[in-house]
Amino acid sequence: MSPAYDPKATEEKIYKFWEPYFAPMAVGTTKSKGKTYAIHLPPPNITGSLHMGHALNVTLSDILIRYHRMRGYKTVWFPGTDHAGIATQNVVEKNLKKEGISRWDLGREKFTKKVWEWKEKYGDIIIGQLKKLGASCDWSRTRFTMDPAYAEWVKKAFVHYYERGFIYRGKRVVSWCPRCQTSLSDLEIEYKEESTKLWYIKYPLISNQESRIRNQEYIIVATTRPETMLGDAAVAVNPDDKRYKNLTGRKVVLPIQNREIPIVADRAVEMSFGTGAVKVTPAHDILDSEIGERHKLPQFQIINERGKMTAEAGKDFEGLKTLEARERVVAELEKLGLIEKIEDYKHNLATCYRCGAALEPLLSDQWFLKMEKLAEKTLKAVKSGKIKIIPENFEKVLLDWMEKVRDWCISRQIWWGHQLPVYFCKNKQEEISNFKFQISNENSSAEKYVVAAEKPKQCPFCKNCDMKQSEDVLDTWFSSALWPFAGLSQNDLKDFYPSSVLITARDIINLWVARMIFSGLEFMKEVPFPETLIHATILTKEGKRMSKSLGTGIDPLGLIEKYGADAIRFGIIWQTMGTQDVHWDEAAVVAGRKFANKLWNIARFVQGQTGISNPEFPCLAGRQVISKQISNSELQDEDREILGKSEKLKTEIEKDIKNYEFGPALHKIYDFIWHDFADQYIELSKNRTDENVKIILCHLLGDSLKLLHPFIPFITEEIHRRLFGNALIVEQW
RNA sequence: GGACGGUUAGCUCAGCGGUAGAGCAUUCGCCUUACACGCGAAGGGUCGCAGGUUCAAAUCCUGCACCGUCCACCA
Repeated sequence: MSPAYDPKATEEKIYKFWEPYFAPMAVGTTKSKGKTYAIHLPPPNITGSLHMGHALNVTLSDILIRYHRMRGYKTVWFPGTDHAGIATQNVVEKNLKKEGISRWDLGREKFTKKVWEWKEKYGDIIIGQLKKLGASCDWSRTRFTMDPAYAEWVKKAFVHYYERGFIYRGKRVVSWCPRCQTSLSDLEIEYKEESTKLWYIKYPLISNQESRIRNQEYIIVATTRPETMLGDAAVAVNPDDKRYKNLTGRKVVLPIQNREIPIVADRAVEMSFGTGAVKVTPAHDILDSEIGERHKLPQFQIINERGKMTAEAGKDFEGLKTLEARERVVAELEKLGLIEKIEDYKHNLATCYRCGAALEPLLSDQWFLKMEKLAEKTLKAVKSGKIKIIPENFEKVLLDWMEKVRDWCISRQIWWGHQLPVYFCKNKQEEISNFKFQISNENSSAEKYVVAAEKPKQCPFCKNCDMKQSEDVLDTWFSSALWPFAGLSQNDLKDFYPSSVLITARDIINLWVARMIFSGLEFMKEVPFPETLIHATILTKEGKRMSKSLGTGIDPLGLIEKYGADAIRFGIIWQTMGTQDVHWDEAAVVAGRKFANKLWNIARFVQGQTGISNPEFPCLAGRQVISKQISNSELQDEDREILGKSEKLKTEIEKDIKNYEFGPALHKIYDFIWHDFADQYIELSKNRTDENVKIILCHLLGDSLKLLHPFIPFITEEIHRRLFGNALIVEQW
């Protein structure tokens, strides 16, 4: 053994050695006989490579997997990747853009083929990266959220919901990304603070007696989007607002459009904001569409799916971008003397969480999943303790959202994803469409369609058309929600559903965890996992979010290259004390590398002392020494002390792992090995020659390797192999 | 606007009722035959601020300040 530990000479070799042991099997004892332990890897998006957040997640999961495997559980870690709809589509689009090609140039079929090529490439890269980190996943069970078997489940789920009346189609105002050309769910919106103006606009009141005669009276509304006034259908005030009490029911003239619109009373209006009077644009604002529904207001679609003004906006505005229209509207109003004032204003602009474009609330046909009953189930499971969220305070995040959850818009107008199992009749379309403008050619609610897992052989409506499958795809999270069971074999479901624990980051508690819970309850009649561990978020040293686009990300693989995988795992866990966010500090990785080296040299010392002459595998000399009995009659105080400490440490580590206290556990092992074992006992042992001390040294090292193996698997395996000859990964804990 | 968390050595963090700790960095000795990715020693903190509870507070309570994360249909 050379004096310095070299991870590069070890890791790849050791990983190959391990692979046969990743399949579920029960090793050793009778104690845990029949017990199973399973974790599902949160499937990384195939958009690129892994980041520190993945490294943390993978390390935590691997600790639990390796620990339970050693304890004799039939253990499995299910890996896989996620097709990640919009995210992946955008990455591929950006890539194509470099060649000057858009997805429209290619067309749907060719484009999705490109995405599949991307998937093959990056899916493999991601799996390679997971292996580098030492993840002991069962690769024979790797899944992708668009595998055929998985896709079957997705269709089955959709049909299941539809048949129970949970899925409906509706024309609603949804958040629309004009760049991605698709709808988004509430959770896919990212708010960014923006400095803008608040325009106070005077809407002339029509007097009671002389209709349409303008007088000096106005009602003033405040808005951040003056261009949407072209689509106003009313002005709303709060019914309790004394200022406007006697105006309710009267009408105003909508400037520019010269349309008479009513003043309505609605509780959604906040009296304290602006003037307390709000313009209502039912087709371009979600809140306004609800007010519109309550007061039966018409919807004027003045902006199209590309963020440009429609004919409905008026001749002067048609074809303009919204911001251009804004300037023109303001100029026009100023000319008319209808701008009361303009204030500086900061508000949160809704943007696309994938491409960052400002969202446009837009009226369109979409598919929704009714959340009421599903939310009820989820709440019950969480409140009753069937699912525990750790740490507990994150339970509130889930409950809060679930308690006021809105129906989930599950359709997306992109190309990459699971197409809806909906088939349209090509011939039967009824002619009722309230809106001239249509988002997609499936727009007419009067179309005839069938929801079915397979395309019907014969169209049930016209009896002779070749039915056309919906072009929409499902929200990527619809399929991720099925991850704990979709695509699993019957046997695996029997053995490993529910899984043991879900380990994930806090930012997808609602996006993913909540949806897995109700999906599990709905399709498997049981919660998908009894515990959810919400781990820390790794931030930069300055406390900023790690992000590729900001250039603040740290590449785990670069660190592995520099320090070795064990050192990275050590560094991550060393810093992850609770669930408090981590301000990344490479110094902890340095500590990890030093510690690995220390351990290596302890092994070298023990090897020398115990006369293990042939360090190369297979070497049974160590095995022989360690199997010898310690002579109790010859025990010295120092022996008793160190053996006692080692025993106590083992108990503490078991407790820590059970409580998911990985950081504190690692610190304890570190302290014991460095300060008790090496600094004290090894130094004392140098003055002794008795047989006992050799056996004890072997025992201490053997036990230390076991305790450490889940945390830093490569070096512990390598040492164990060299000194004791057998596989540590399946050594009984 | 709401919720949650943080504020302890130069940096990143433990400690969470009883005389301030770790890693990294710094200084001074040591290549002492397991390890210089090391060994031995040293310096460095009125534990965010202001009150309160207590024999005793970094640790409990209240208020404030600053930082961070998440949630939110105030136009």
